[in-house]
Amino acid sequence: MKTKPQSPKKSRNLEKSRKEILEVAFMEVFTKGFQGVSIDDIVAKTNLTKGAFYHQFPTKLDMGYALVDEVIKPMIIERWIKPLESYENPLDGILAQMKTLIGEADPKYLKLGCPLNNLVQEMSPVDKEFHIRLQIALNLWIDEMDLHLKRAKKSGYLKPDVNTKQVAHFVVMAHEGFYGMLKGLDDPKIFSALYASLKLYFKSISKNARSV
Amino acid sequence: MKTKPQSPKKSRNLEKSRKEILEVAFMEVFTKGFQGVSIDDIVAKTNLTKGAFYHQFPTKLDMGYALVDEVIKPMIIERWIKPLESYENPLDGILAQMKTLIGEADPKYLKLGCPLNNLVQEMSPVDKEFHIRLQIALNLWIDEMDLHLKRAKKSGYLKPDVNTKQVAHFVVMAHEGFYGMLKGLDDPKIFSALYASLKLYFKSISKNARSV
DNA sequence: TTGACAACATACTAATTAGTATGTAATGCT
DNA sequence: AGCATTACATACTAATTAGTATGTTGTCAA
Repeated sequence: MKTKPQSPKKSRNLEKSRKEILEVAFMEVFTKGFQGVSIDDIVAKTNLTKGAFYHQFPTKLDMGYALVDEVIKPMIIERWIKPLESYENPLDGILAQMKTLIGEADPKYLKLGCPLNNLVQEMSPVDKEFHIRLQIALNLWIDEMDLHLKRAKKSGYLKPDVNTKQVAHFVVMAHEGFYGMLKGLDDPKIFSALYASLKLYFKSISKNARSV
Repeated sequence: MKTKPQSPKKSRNLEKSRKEILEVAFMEVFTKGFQGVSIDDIVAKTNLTKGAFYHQFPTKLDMGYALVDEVIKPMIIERWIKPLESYENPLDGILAQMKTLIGEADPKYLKLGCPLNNLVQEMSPVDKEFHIRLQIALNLWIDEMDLHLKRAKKSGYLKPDVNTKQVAHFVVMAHEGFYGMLKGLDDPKIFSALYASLKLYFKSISKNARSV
């Protein structure tokens, strides 16, 4: 057996440290907001120190940008886009994913809202670069959603006159809105109410009332 | 002519000072977020000083609570509920108000989002008392919206099997969602897209396709 | 008119914070 | 093996911050 290409145990690993910091930072920002979190808070929950932090990120804002690009964007794809591929009718997939990831989510996490939406609401007006990164993430979500809706249209699940991009905007808006409402109100029953209304909307743009 | 009940000019006025502080604080929090604003920031934009601030509010959080109760709640009623009274079909009123207050709003302000939603997203998980106050404000909005929807149902504008409370939740969710999306994305055209989708939803719960 | 209190103003403090300066040891290349 | 460099650790700083302590003056009732 030859020596493994990547050394298996080393006490210093730039990538691994970056991931560790970002993972902790994600949860801290998720719970307290970007402006409510201190770098000392973050490194304290890490096996690393401030030196490691500033070796990775020039400033706190740069860490925030990395959060968007390296944590949140992949998370959107993984949680909201990829799962749609296995549904013949993407509209079914969208509703099913919302039911799973929002409707059946641990209330403890639901109270924290949506990581992307939280940052959009808090940081978009505060920092321009933040706004740009968040905008890119949002548009990624919308564009990928649009592709699935185009597929739905092609497969005959949507009425032919439906503007898929327009629907994509509404659907992503609904995701954010659902999270926001469930964060503000405490009643888990509210998801069912919102869900039922969204289903009605889907029905009104679907070709066959049979499906959805 | 008798003497006026309230003395016209006095250099010290508890109520007036409170309003002055809250007005400035509202804009500061609206632009920078609650955690992003300092009390020094606020009093600097006022004709008063820190002494006046802490004479009114025991802590920064208490000022935040006052913002919700004394500024934001009345604003919701004034901007989103009261105007509906003059519409025979409340659904028309809801759409018209959204067009006026969101679709035709100054982009400068649109970028700042919705004062209530901003605080919900930022402060709900951070402070329990904040969460309670914001929850009350949200439920006020929903309940008042529900009353108008009940009126719509009674007047025959809604299908008889429509759950008005459920619709009220969806409508308020849409308000917050619209604001959130327009804050995150920069394209003003997006309002039209969201608006068109909401209109479709309204159509699907309306009795006569003629209206709305 | 005059106190007494309310409505502020001013000056200060202790804690927190982002960021820096500098030191040190692990790693990898030759 | 040795050495340069990277990947951190430690200690510090200057600025900001919420909150306090105390002083001052306008207001109003008697």
